[in-house]
Amino acid sequence: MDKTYTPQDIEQKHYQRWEEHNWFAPSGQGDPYCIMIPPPNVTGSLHMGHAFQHTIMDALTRFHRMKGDNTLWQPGSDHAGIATQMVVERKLAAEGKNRHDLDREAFIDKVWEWKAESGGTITRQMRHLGDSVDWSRERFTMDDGLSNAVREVFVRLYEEGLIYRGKRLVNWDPLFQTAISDLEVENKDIDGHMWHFKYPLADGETYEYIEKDADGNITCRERRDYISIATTRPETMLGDGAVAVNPDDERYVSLIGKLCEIPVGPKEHRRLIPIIADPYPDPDFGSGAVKITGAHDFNDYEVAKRNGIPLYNLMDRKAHMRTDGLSYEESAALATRAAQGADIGNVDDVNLVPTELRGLDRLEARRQVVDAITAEGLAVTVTDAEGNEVPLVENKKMMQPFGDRSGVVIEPYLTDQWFVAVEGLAKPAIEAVENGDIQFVPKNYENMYFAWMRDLQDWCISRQLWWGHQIPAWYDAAGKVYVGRSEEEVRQKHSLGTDVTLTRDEDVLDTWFSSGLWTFSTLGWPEKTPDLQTFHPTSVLVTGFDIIFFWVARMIMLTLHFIKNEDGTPQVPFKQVYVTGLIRDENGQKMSKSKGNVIDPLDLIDGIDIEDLVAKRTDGLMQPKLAARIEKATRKSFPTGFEPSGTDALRFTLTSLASTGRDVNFDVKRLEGYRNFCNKLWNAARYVQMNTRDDSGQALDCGQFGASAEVSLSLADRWIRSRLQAVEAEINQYFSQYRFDMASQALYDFVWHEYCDWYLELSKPVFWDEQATEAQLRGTRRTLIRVLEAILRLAHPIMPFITEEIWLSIRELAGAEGDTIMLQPFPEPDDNKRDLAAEADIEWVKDVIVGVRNIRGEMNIAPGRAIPVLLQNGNADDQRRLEANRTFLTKLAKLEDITWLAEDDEAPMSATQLVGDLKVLVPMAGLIDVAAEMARLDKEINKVDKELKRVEGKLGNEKFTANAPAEVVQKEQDKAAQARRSLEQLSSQRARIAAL
RNA sequence: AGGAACGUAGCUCAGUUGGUUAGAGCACCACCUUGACAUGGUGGGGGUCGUUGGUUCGAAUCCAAUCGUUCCUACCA
Repeated sequence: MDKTYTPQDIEQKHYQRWEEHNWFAPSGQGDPYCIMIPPPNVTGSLHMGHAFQHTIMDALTRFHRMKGDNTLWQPGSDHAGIATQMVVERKLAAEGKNRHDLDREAFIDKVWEWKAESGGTITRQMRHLGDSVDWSRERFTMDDGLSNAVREVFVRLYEEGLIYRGKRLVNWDPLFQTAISDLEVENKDIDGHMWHFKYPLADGETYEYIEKDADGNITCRERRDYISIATTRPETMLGDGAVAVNPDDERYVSLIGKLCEIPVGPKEHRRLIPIIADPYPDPDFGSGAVKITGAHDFNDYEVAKRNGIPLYNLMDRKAHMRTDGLSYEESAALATRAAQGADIGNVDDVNLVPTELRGLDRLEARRQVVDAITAEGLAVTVTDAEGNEVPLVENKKMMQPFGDRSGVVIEPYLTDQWFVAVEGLAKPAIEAVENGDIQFVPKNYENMYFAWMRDLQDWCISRQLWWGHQIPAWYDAAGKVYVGRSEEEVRQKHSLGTDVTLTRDEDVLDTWFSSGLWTFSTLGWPEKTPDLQTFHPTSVLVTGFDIIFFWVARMIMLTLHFIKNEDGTPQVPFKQVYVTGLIRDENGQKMSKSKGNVIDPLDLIDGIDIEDLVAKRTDGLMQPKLAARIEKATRKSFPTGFEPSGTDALRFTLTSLASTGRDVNFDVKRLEGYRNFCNKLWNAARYVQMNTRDDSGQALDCGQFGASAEVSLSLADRWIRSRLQAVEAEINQYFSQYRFDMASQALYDFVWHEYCDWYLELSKPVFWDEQATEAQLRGTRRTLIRVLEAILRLAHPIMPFITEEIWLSIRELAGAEGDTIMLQPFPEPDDNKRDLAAEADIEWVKDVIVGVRNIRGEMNIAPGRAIPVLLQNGNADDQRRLEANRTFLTKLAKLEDITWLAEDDEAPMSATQLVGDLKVLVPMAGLIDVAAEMARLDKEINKVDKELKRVEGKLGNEKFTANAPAEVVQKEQDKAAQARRSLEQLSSQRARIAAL
């Protein structure tokens, strides 16, 4: 083995070997254990969050595989409708084309080309991360099999009446010109304005407007010929269908049923709209009167539907003011008739945008509308500081919806869309979690799930894109819709002859519709495949809380509906959901391209210099002006870039961060610490090799040649073997509880602070002892190698590469057989190997050694200088332990000799350290400064005294002794007794030294 | 506005049902190239567990209030 650990040299070769041997495939033996990968976007790349989740999934997979389960971790990716189409459209744009220059088919070919080109990135990254997925089962949401499942589900849901088509108000992305779901909308705080306008009453009517304060005192009384309306989007006034007031609002009751005028548009065609009563307006907010624009606001839409107010669409797909339909004059006339109660039928052609505003962007239209109304004197005014009447325009913080992909303002838009009626699907999905069929880990995420599930809106599943699963619906010339698995099926089922022309629906399905079927569509459904029987329900879903709604909830709903157990009850997609935190940077900021704080996991593994890192972070920014700031911050945070740390160190770091929190702040410093841990393990293995092989590399007898050879185990051997059982039990438990942080911590402590710090040191006196018998050597070699081998298996799920590398080089020494560590059994604790007496004895040995080291350290005695030690005031146990461990003590504490003092033996002036009642004495003559020892004793006395006072305070409290459990009281009494004895000894020692 | 979470060492985080001398990594100080490892060893310093009350014999842990941070949901004409 090389002297230093260089992960680059050992990692990838093992992955290739594992893959070539097909060791990632399910064994076909044992209990099924299955994880479906949350499919990443096929054209994307893995970020730290993926690396985190993949590490956890791989650790679970490897753990269960080693446990002997029939283990499957199935990979795959997602076609990511909008995101992928966007990338390809941007590439086309670079060539000066758009997708309409190609036809649909040609464009989709382009997307497949791009997928082929970029789709390898993720699989390469996954191999680099060591992911032990069964590549032969890789799936893609647009594959034939999955597409088939998507069609099947769509058709069945349609036939059951759970999918319907309708004209609804949806979130519309004007950049991509498609509907998007609520979840793809990001609400952001922006500085907006609120304008106040007067809607004149029809026919010059007036009313007495009276405002009262909370006590009913009149604060304002005036005659008005208008109703005051506030709006943040004046351009939508053109599409108003009514003004609504609360029926309990005394100010306006007299106006209900009357008409008022929209103060915009050509004067001669001013439109009248009714004033209606509806519970929606809040009398205490604004003027208490609300304009109702049903086609452009979700709240207004509900009001309009309740009151039969027409929905007038004002915009086109790009959110520009409409140019199509009837002329403004014709439209206004129709709308006025509607306002007077006439039924004007379909209003699709009614375009209420005045001629001069047609075709304008909505924001430009807004400016013009505001100007026109203000010019006409119909803006509500206030008096400013200089006494001038100015229009009332409030600056207002408001939330505005933005497309999470496009970044543009989302418009509520009235279009024909397909929906899934979720109410019926939600009920069993809630029950499955309530009754524990599905468990969230940590449990508190169940609340998040319930909160969302209780308040579900129907799910808009159609998208006006080309890339995705085209909706299996056809229309005849009359617009009648037929849904089926194919055009042939539709024709056959509805007896449509070739004379009937059918046109397929242009739209595709939301990507999450296909990912909602992921656990079972990837196993071959709707066929009843053996895989589906074996691996479904899957064991656990590992994912971030940010997609519980997007994905987890929908998967649960769809799976319960379509997959049934043998007894006909609904089958869950997975039994547990392990929800990970979100990886943030070291300052708790979300990692994002625009913040320039993204870390590519591969850069941590392979290393990257600062110039490349800066280039990577500043390249291809949406806003190039951010580059300078990003560069500065990057150079400040990582002046020299990243050193290569290797996959194992990264994985160990990630698992050690996997606690129950919501956020995981990734600090590169942690990574360095765990890289050192890998190096530690590496060098421990080197030490083991050096002591288990002869100079020519031949294996020495470590007990691997048969059971007949005599083996003698030292105290240290029995101790470390016992400790190993304990740590095996812990790690098994932590894995089953998804406490990967605890598992890695337990491993770290055991390897570094028990095996390396103590056991390896304790083995040296045996190997260096010329007197050691062959049985003793064999015993220590055997323990050394077997514990190491067990450590490797314990660590393998987290650190696959270094463990394989070392394991292969020591397996024959440990008497292990097999071609790879990944198929070895995971260590199980054996209670027969626990040896609590040995553990107690070694604790004593450690205490004595640490006591001497403490004196040495505090007294500045050179580490190389051997010193004498005297033991005084010991009991029979102390004496037994001394005799059994004289060599260990001498070597590890670097002692000249150890003298056991009988009760009446006189001790020289010494520095003192207590181990229980035993005094560990280092004679001061020529070594130790009196003042320094006094100071040291004082410090110790102080500490013990404080402890004693605390404990005595407790014991002095009658209520404590009366109420606390007897064993707790006993424990405190023991503590007090020990502290008193220690204090007494330390004080008398201090007195003796002080007398010098 | 509603809901939730969090606040522990200089930094990033553990601390399982209330009983530990409150831990780890990194950083810090001192000493040490000894034959696995300087990506190391030995010893050491550092926290009134956000604040204030309460429950309890006993609170980092349970409860309430408060301050601070964050997230989610609804956003309001």
